[in-house]
Amino acid sequence: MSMDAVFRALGEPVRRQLLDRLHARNGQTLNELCEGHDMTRQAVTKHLAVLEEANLVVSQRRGREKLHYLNPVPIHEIADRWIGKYERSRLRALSDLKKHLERKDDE
Amino acid sequence: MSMDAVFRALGEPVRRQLLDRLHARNGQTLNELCEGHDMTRQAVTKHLAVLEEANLVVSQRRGREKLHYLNPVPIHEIADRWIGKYERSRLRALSDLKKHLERKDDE
DNA sequence: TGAAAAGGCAACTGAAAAGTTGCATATCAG
DNA sequence: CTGATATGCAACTTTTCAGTTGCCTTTTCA
Repeated sequence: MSMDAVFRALGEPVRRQLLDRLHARNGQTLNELCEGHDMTRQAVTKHLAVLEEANLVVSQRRGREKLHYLNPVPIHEIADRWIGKYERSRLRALSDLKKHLERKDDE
Repeated sequence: MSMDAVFRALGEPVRRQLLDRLHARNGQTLNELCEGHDMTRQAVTKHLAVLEEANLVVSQRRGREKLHYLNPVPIHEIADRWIGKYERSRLRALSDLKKHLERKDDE
C-alpha cells in the first residue's frame, strides 16, 4: 500500500467528498454515489478506482450492483507516520517561523 | 487558508519531499532545496510557490537569497479536522469492512 | 424471454499542471 | 566597476488527468 497513492487520491476534492459520503453511510452502490454530482457515472467510476488503488475504498459485487466500503486504515497510517513526524518537532518549526516573522517586523 | 490548497499541495511527491527537507533542516535557500533533484530551479520554484499558497511554507528574502521555513500548522489542522473525523468512527468502518470481507470468504 | 437496471471497457477530448527555455533583476565579493 | 551568484518573470512545450461518448456485458424481474 503506497503512501503516494493515498496522498494522490486525497488531493482531489471530489474524491474526498466521496470518502465523506461513505463515511456518512457505508456500503453505497455506484449509482448512489453518483447522485448529486454533475458528472457522468464513468467519471465517478474513475475516481472510485483511484480510491481503491490507494486502498481507501474496498468494493464488492452483489448481484448487479457494486457496494463500496470505506477503509480508514491508510488515513491513520498517514496520521501516524507522516503527520506524527511533524508533530514531534512542531515546536521547533514554530519557533523558527516566529523568529522569521519577528525579523520581518524589524524591517 | 483553504483546506483544498493544502491537500492539493500534499498530493505531489516532490512537494512532500521538499517539506521533508525543511523538516530536516529549516530555513534553506532555493538553491539548497534544488540540490539532488533532477529538475530545473524554476520547477522547484513553482513547487515552492504551491506550498506557500497552501501556507505550508513561509519564505523571506535575506539579501540575494530566499530562505524557506516550514509551517506545520496546516498539517495539524488536517489531522484535527479531517483525519480526526474518520478516527471517531474508525471502529464502525472497520466493522463494515470486516463483514464485507467475511462475506467474500464465503464465496 | 426480453426489457430495464447496474455496471464495465476503451478511445477520445480538453484543460490543468509540470517542466523547460530565455532573459531580466538584484546582490555580493574583489 | 565587474563578474559571479541567487533569484524572478514570462512564454512555451509536454504530460498528466479529469471528464465524456459510445458501446458492451451481466443481472433482475415481469
